[in-house]
Amino acid sequence: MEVEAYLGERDAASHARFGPTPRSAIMFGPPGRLYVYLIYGMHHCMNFVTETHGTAGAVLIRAAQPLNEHADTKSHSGPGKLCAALQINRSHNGLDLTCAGSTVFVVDDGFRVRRVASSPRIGIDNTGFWGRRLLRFFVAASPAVSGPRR
DNA sequence: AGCAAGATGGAC
DNA sequence: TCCATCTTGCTC
Repeated sequence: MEVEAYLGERDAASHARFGPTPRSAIMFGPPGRLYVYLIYGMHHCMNFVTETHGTAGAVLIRAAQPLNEHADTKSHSGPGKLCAALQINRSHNGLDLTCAGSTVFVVDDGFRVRRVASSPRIGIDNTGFWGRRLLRFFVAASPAVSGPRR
């Protein structure tokens, strides 16, 4: 399990940095919704909207451990690969993750995390303040982690 | 209207 | 190290 936090308008690396635009508007809405965008013209990335209505904030889901034992963890590690594996695309943007009727929703499966590690976010210019913040978090013992464990 | 950059991933 | 591929939002 691997995620990254994007802290809204003040975060120079967040899509919310320009304020509410057509693309980022979903991040300024109520929490518990899915924010999906296309990156580099070919990959999708998905985020969970986290802050209260009116304040932007989201968590990028970078990797997840598939419960299906036949599924390959590597194909679920990396934000683009995870969306490809789960067939998430922009048609899922704005989906209510708190509703069991949604095609994608969040539940508590009872798993309890032991140790969480952190690092700078991947793909962010690390010469600046926001590129150095430790806003990437991953379950230390999880095999579903993309990139360096530092 | 034009343009540069981008929260990536896979090939060389 | 390079590049496919196209959307976004800024600048002129």
